[in-house]
Amino acid sequence: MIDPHGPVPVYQQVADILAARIASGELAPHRPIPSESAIVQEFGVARGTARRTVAALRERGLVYTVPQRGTYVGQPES
Amino acid sequence: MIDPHGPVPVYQQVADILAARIASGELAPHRPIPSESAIVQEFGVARGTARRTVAALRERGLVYTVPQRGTYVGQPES
DNA sequence: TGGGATTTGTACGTATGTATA
DNA sequence: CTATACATACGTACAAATCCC
Repeated sequence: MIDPHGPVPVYQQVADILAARIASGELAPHRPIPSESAIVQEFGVARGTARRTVAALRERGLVYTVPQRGTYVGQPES
Repeated sequence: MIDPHGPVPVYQQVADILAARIASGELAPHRPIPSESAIVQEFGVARGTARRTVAALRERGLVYTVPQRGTYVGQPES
């Protein structure tokens, strides 16, 4: 699932997987993506890596984060 | 110098200090800012915090980073 | 009113990899 | 070959805000 020793950073690999779920509609607009803790558990990565993953998705404009609430698919709009 | 318990995050405090040095000309365009290790030593912060400091300056458009080389004042242009 | 669980934010420490000088 | 410097990744801890009972 995740290749820790490949050329692609782990956080990018996880971001790609979540991005695919967003693209497929599995994760719908204004619905929360997995929490950092959930990402840690599902992919077996450290929390710092999970945070970088979410940051990467944010930089791609795929999600937005509400402090102390969660991160959601789409734009802050609404 | 740095207040670890204040409301302003340490990485922002350090970024503010370096931003002031840039504004004053102490750190001139296309000259390197202190390395992560130097920031760690000068301000007594952790490596991760030093990285966040540089990231903050980059987000402000004050510096640009050349991988494996260093971070410099101004824009990548040159 | 209170308390617990959840979630993100910050911070520290450490280790390894890769590229450059 | 060595030193420097950034990139990634792990682990840990506590704080702050929110949510729900």
